[in-house]
Amino acid sequence: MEKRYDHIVNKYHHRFLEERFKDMDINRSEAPYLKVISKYGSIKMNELIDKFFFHKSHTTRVVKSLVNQGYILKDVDPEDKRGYILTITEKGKNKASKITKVLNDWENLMDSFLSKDEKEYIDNLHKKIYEQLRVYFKEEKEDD
Amino acid sequence: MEKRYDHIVNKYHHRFLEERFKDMDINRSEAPYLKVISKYGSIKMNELIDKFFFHKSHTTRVVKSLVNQGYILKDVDPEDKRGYILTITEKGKNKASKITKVLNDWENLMDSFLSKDEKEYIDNLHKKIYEQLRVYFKEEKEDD
DNA sequence: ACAAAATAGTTGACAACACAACTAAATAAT
DNA sequence: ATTATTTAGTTGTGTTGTCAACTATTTTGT
Repeated sequence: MEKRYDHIVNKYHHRFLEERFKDMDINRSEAPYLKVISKYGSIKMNELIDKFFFHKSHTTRVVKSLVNQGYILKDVDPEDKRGYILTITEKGKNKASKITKVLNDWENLMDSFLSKDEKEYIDNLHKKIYEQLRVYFKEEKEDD
Repeated sequence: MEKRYDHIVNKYHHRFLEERFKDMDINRSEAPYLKVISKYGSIKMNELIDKFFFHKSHTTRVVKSLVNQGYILKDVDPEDKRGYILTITEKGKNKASKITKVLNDWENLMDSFLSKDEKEYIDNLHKKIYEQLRVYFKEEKEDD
């Protein structure tokens, strides 16, 4: 069997989000970023990058798109002119609350599929694998 | 925390394979296909598509590339002229055996991270989620 | 026998990333 | 104080994959 269940679950996850976000003027890739920015109200770009496990070049483009759509503002950090400070707008705050609902819907769906114990167990195993992979790839980066 | 361990593990998996395949004249996306074709020696294209959970358009392009690289042959199926029969070449057979080693290396690495029980458990949970997702998305497609 | 539906595969367009190479600013080392 | 290094972010380019719409056969229903 060449079907990997973990990949398939991942794919369904994407499909779920894409369907829900389709008519919401937001993309699956942007949504979690907007949620985090909204949560903090205002956040430095490098901090935002650290909150995800995506490449910073990806973040650059997501942020640019969020600015273009008027969901956030991006200003040079006066204390370190290499960096930027991202701030949620009213429009962004509004969108973020809808995003949160969709993201919760997925979590609730997962909750309905697995017991709490199973969910915890699987997450712990993923984390366990992750931590050993980080060593294997000799990455020293810390968790937050 | 916005870091999803399952996604991260997946990403490391990709990184692992890409590193190993880098100088092997094969891509991560093509490798498992070549392995399967080699395993069967000869296989109908629609059967190949069914062995994976990827879209058939993806398979089309992978197959085209494998043909271009001389790893497989692609002939019209004389019994159903819509379809094709894919056949491994000597060059392909050779490559496939190297691919299998790399794929096994990953499995062995995972084995070294988790106990056999944990591995089985996690795979069962993934499968359980998958089966319920399939119902949720009202997909009737069978497993093989 | 023939129209309608199903099946096999292809193509074009695009999303979601990664990586390498770059600029600009800040920090550290001599 | 200058040079060298590190850090923040950007840009170009490539890979992996999806979906919708298409052509060409084959199968089914009447």
